[in-house]
Amino acid sequence: MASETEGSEAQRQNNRRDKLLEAAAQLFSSQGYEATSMRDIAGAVGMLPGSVYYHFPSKEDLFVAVHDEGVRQITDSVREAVKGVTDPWERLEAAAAGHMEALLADNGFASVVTPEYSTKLGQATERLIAQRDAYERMFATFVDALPLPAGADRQIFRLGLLGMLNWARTWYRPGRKTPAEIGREMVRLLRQGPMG
Amino acid sequence: MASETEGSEAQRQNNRRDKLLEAAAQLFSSQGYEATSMRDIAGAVGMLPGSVYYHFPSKEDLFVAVHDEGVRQITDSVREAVKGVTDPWERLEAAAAGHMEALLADNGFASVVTPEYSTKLGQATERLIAQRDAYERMFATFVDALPLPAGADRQIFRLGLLGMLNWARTWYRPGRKTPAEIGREMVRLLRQGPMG
DNA sequence: ACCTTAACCAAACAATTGTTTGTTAAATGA
DNA sequence: TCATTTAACAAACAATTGTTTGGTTAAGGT
Repeated sequence: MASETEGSEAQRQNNRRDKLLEAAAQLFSSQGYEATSMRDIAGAVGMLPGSVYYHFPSKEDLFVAVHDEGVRQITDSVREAVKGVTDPWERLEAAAAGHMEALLADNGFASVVTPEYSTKLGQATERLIAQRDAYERMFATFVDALPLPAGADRQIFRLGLLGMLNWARTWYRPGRKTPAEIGREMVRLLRQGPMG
Repeated sequence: MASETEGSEAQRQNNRRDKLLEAAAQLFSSQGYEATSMRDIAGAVGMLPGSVYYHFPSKEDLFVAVHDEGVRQITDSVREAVKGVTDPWERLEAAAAGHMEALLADNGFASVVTPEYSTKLGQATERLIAQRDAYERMFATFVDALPLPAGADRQIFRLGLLGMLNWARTWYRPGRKTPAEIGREMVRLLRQGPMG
């Protein structure tokens, strides 16, 4: 049967590599880049350390692959969340919800999409920055569409909001409010102030 | 002269240790804990790696000492900033300004006061957390004093504000607005919303 | 003059790091 | 069926890590 053949083919070609990516994302996001060894990653999928180098040429390349997937996931999550929402404030709320859902997902991919890792990497740094910039530009379009007073500093606004959201990685624990609810609430804090 | 004798005594007793602390703070905050080696720190003050162990029993203890000083600096900075300010919103603005001045000071001490480092340390973790908690409790009293509507989630408000402020470490570069101005502006975003 | 302590150097230590090498077993394709 | 590719293992590699040890110099006290 073609489907079974194709299935085991695809499994054979991508499954282990994907498992490595998932394990690396999990470990990188919870322990950091330097604190995660190739032996940790290999052991998490039942491999020997050297075997990882068949799939990825170096630890740095492995991290870049995780980062790429992280950017993809968070971008897709936001795109999906804002789909069909036209009102600028409502759209920013939806975007924040999508951002948080991806960021706090337990697969750990989106968590590595943060400038903290950049300093520890070599020449791959510029590529990571470029990828994050692309995402932040999308986010900036949502902020730029807001009806803010003339003097408002949209850059501070955007960086402030992203800070609120991203910092949640340091304190969020499941329970109480969902990531999406937290994201929405934070936009509302900026929308009208807590008094209104 | 007593003063000269005392001076060289004090110099002999604390100067090199303080230099080590400063170098460690600088390197830890810019490169992270794992990426900073004892050789880096020793080399920054013109020592050999083993000599550091005369002043600090381990790398972990050295970091704890830096963290202690960081908490002290940021606490003092906020205490000084809010001195004599009674209006709740004005006081939170002042606190944010003080927070930012310490956080973005180029000595790097306050920068290591963040949960990211906790995972990489052993049994010292609890002590670091306890120290940060003490600081955040002070910050919480400022938020609790605000005249917010009954249903407002003060925890989200506080964590959101701290996120805005702390995240600035990832993007701030000297020029344009000062750290204190950025801190004040972020509180204002929450105070009235950008529309008012 | 003697002793103590502070402060550091010089050299090594074992452990861990990312990585490379040669080999092998299974699956694939002609 | 046979050559090749895929995917991994087993074992080592050099380099770097935090740390220890023993010796050395200089200052201070008595």
